[in-house]
Amino acid sequence: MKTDELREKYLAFYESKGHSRQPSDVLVPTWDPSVLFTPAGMNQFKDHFLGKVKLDFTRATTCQKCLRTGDIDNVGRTAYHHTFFEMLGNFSFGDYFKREAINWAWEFLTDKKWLGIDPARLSVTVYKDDDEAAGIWADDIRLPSARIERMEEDENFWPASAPSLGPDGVCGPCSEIYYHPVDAQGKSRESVEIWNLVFTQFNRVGNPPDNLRPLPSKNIDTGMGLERTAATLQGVPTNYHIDSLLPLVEAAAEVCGVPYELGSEAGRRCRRISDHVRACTFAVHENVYPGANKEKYVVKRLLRRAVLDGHQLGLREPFLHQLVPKVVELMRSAYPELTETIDRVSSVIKKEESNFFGTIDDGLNRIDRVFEEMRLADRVKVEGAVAAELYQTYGVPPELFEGLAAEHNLAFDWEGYSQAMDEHGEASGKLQHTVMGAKGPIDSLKHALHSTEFLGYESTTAKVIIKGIVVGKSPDDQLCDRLEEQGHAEEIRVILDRTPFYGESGGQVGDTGTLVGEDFEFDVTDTQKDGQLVIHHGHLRQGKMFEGASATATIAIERRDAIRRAHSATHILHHALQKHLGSHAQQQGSKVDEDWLRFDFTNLSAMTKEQLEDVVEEVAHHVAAGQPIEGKVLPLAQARAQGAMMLFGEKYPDPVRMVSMGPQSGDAFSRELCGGTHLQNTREVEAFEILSEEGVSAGTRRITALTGRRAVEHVEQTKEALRSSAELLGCALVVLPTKVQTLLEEQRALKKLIASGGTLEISYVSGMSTVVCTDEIGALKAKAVLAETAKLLSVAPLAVPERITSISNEVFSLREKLEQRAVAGPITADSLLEQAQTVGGSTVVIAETPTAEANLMRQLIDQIRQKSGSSAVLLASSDGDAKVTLVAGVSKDLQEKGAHAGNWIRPVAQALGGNGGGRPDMAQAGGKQPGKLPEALEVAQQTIAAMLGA
RNA sequence: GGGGCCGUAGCUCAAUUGGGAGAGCGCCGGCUUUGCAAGCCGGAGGUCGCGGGUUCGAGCCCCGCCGGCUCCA
Repeated sequence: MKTDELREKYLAFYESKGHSRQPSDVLVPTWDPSVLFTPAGMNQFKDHFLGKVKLDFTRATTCQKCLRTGDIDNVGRTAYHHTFFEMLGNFSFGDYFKREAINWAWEFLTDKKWLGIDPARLSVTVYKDDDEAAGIWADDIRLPSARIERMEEDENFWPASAPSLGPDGVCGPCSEIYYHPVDAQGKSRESVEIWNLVFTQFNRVGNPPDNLRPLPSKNIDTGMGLERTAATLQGVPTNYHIDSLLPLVEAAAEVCGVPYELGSEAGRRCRRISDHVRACTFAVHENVYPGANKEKYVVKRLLRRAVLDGHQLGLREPFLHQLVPKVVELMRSAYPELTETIDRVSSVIKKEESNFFGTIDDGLNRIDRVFEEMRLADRVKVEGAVAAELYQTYGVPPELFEGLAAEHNLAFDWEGYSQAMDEHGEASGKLQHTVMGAKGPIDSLKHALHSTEFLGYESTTAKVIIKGIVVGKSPDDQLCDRLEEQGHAEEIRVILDRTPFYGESGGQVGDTGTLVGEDFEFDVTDTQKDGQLVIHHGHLRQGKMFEGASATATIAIERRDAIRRAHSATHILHHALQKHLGSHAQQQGSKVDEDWLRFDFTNLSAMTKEQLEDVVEEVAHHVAAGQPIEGKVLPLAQARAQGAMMLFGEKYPDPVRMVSMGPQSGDAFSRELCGGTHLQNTREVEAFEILSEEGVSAGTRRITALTGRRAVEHVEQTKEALRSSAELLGCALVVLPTKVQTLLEEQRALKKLIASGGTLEISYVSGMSTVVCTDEIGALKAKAVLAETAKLLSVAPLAVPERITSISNEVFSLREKLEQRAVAGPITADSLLEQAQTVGGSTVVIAETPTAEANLMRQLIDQIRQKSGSSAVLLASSDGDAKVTLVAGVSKDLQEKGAHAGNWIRPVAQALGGNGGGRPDMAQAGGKQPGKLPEALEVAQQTIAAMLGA
């Protein structure tokens, strides 16, 4: 039986048993913060199981694409491990229980009309205390007791070992169905678990004994591995040989230029490549690009493992991307949407591949260096810690390291490596897992209320009733029926029957405002959402509030208006990006605050200036056009049909709210599914200004922008910064960048002159001025000019004037110094040599060089040494009245006589209240008391005399 | 979210407890050679990512920021 056929039969079978066939949830569920990837079919029904949402159906069946990396090391080695796989499942939410679950599973497996598996090949396990399940297998199914095995809680309980080890929350026994295959010769092979039926019937509370309380509403959650079951039905030795995978494995072998064999090392690599490329294709399809964090990082690691396998097979060029069309071809009947993104997915994978091949090259160099060091140190085993460090810092794959070590007859310390990696994991901190079904006061409210009615689309104030008051910080928070104390340190959380307050979601921040009752006043400082409940955070300001009290809830309207401006502008921006960059420029994340928005989207490279201008113009156009904005609730399918933008990983309710913008309802330029609060007309955005466009991770860019009053203010600030900058330099606004360029060149030239001992002969016209700029330029131009200038100065745009002031000041003082030097006349080696004395037969120069810098003094010493050969020179220069710089140099022959520049200069500097030192031939020092220079020079005289033995 | 590394000439990278900014390749000029490859000699090219601090003195130490790489969760 073909895999596609099996999938369809399963879903059809459970539909015939009254189940609602639901589509696979996305692979990367961004709606669920507790997991990075969908790990099982039940994931999308978590809230259904917990009774937190209203149920449209009580039986469901799905084929769910899943990704797990827990057993990643086994992929390719064993017959049944995958990272990416599909799981068939049927679910009951307080509807049927064990009897139906078991009978239907058996019917589906053995009935000729469905799978028609020989019942003699099947056996089951049940949890040791689950007499109910064992009884059904024995009595209903008439399975011989030899084929019903009772197992411990570590095997047949979900979560594993939950009764004794926890966690608290929903749990239950399970029953697994095994298939016992035989090979061509009729010999039995290892049995394989094909189906797991989970009976969630308990709520675990604390440690044993008596810690399992029956749930009022019992659930069924089953999972049948699609690939495994297909493999048993097709009688192939591994999942990778089923009809929907073997062609991919063979394609991988072909691309790698090796023959595909089941038992070879190359065969294992081809299976691994197949698995990983399938996972990467689905993830990238859902806009999850390889990156440095979370799910992006997992994708990157999967991709790199596959590429490394290719590298070990001798490939040196990107190859993985060539397999994407094959993946799509094999999966398209179940996931036709994959065909739309083949090119994008391929190019993303190819780019990351080339990247990694580069990393491997770097790695090879580093490994060579390590081998060289080991050879010198005469060591024969690569230390695990060294390998781990190289991996952590530069991404040098340990497998590569091991392979090369073997070529050099060196051993590799895998144990030390794993240990070092564990320590690294420890040091990097762990993610705390949220426990499913853990009960808090909010959860019990959720069961009672399910949802808070949201009134905020139409109103900003409403009469409401207080349904719950939660005090304290989790986990020891508690529900109160009244609250009298004011000035609580911890925020109070209040739940209402209905509310105009928007709870933070979809990137839009929560509302603030007040709840005013007959004799109390409560400040709402933030509003959050928990499931369908809106939670008002804040503090009681006055009076007493109690459950059941009525109040008037009023949001801060001005703030809400500013948020609406930013949110509507976000939709327009999204549209503009897609129009000018392409349809790949999809939202990756978004934050909407008061007249401020941050929008992350997919784009491989930085936006060009032209693209930015186009986008700004596009947004401005829609704002100026004053087009109506409309939000309406409609069936999901209808929204989809109208072309509403749907985001991957986002869970949309049905019916759904669609926000459209455009000249008229049938002619919208933007249609997004969005629960946020919006303007009524695009004109109300007032103004839109992009603050920045930057990279946030590979393949993702971030735009930060302002709307309304803040945008206008920003334009003013930009103009003001530009104007004052131009005034500082006395130039017209538009020529500021060139003027700054000149200023920087002058600064550089002056620094060079100072260092080389030159005097002022250049004459740039610049410096401070008091010219008032009167020319006017447009906002866009002003921004561009200021940005260009800011880039030259490497500062933020608004910091440009400050930076110009500081550079101008420096230029001014450099010029002053050079002018002084010009007045004092040049200092030359010859003039210093004229002051030379002979100490113990050697030429010694001790002199003041008033305007010289340390670098110039060194040059002079070199020149003297060149001219006179054997010499000892110490120069001093006082800079103002606070600092003295000293440099000393001793030629080689005098060093042999006992002179040492460092030792010479130190006592001199100490006499000036400073210190110094250096090498035998050249030393530098400084002091803080220029007034003591005469005494210090005397010290210099005595010290060198002593050194030269005179 | 957390750990590590990197940013120095056009490129690849050095620079001992903090003490004079370097090498190789490339570039320009000259010499050698019938010509080419090459060789020899000479030269240009640097805000040591940006800003602040410590110090007599910072490429090096400390803090912040920007950019890039990498691992863990």
